[in-house]
Amino acid sequence: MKVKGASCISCPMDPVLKAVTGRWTTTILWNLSSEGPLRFGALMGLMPEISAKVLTDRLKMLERNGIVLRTQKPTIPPEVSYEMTEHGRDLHQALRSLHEVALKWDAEGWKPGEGFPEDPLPRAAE
Amino acid sequence: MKVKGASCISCPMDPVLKAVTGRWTTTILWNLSSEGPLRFGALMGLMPEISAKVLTDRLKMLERNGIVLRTQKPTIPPEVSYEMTEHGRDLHQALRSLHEVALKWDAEGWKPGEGFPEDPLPRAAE
DNA sequence: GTAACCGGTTACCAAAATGAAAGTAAAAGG
DNA sequence: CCTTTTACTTTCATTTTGGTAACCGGTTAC
Repeated sequence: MKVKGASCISCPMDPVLKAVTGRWTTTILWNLSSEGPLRFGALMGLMPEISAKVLTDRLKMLERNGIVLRTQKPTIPPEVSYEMTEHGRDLHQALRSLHEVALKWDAEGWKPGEGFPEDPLPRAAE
Repeated sequence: MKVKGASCISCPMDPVLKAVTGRWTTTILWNLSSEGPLRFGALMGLMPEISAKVLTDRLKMLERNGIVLRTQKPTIPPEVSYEMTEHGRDLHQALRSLHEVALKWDAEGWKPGEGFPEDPLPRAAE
């Protein structure tokens, strides 16, 4: 009688959240989703604070989950690139929505740990 | 010269992702977003595997970030409830998109660690 | 007198995640 | 022969995180 239509303990959100949220994971997905295929080194360049070990771990997990596709050219030195799979691209809209929120909050002066300043728009104080 | 319009090292995604993704955080936000205000005990009930300590931690962080609002009635025993702030509600669309992905992947047989079965639609094998 | 209620807090400890650095492969260029 | 390149892998030490369990306050029910 309280069901509003969406939330539930056993709804399939949990496993998906485990797969796509978490340290670095969403950042990687956002980069791949907005930039297209990227080589390992390019991803490292976009995320200067990640270590090769962790990036490798996350990419492997995303690949196991069928969200990211790894393509290796058998050249020397090797050229490996990563991109969203067809399934992975389902996340495009969610990632774009998150990005929009990020832009909005940034414009409103939001800061991690401090939240928002009193008023989003200093001009035209009501 | 390669800018396509969205991704960038210093774009405001990183701090927002730190605030809204992470273990349990997104689940809490999804519950509050889809169910409306919830008491501490109700949140515990919706997430049977979380501990009180971790739930408290996450709620405090979300409150510090201006995403969640904590309301305490000075009754005995106390009644505390949590809800999305006005700013926090900016996440509604992103959370709904994520939920849609979760429903779709679930319908396609996606499993964490195993990805998708060969074909989303067993019928009409090509 | 004392246990229960709710929404926590605190201390302690084990487990997991992370970071830095070095190593690996195999060929091409000096 | 030695270095450079890319994309890792491995090792080790450190940091972070999580779980458990006990405790808290103030009032009511037993």
